[in-house]
Amino acid sequence: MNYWLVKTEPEKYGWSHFTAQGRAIWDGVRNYQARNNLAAMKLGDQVLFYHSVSNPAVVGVGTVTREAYPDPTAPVEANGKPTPWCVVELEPALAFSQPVSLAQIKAEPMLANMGLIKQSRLSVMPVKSDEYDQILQWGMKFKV
DNA sequence: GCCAACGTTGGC
DNA sequence: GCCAACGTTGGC
Repeated sequence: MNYWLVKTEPEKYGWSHFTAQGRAIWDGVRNYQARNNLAAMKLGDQVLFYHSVSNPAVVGVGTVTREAYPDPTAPVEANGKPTPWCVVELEPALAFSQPVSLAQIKAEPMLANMGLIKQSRLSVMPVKSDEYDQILQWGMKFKV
């Protein structure tokens, strides 16, 4: 089991869209590093769902329900070469009772090496299991 | 709205 | 192959 984090702008496609549809095709990734991460996702992997830009925070968890296949929104080839872009399919697994803010993540020394902080522009990245556990624990706390 | 980080493009 | 210009992302 592997853990990941995907970013999305909630105004364009947020958690509410995701849960309303019950499924998402994670398309439109056009960065090689992000693409390689998508391609490495396996069925059942857990994916932190992160809202960027306004109120940056992890808001829930999705499960990989289909492994990488060619991105239908990408051209089949460019400059005579097949295009490398791919998508995965995700389903909502867990809605956080409390969003885990970027500020909270930054304030925790254990999470200081997360790609989210180190490589702020990458949109699909791996997460270590202990990092995932910590964020899940925060996210599933009951409100007081 | 501003700006830093950084990926991509294109001239040479 | 280098590097400047430019575009995009995303935090603040």
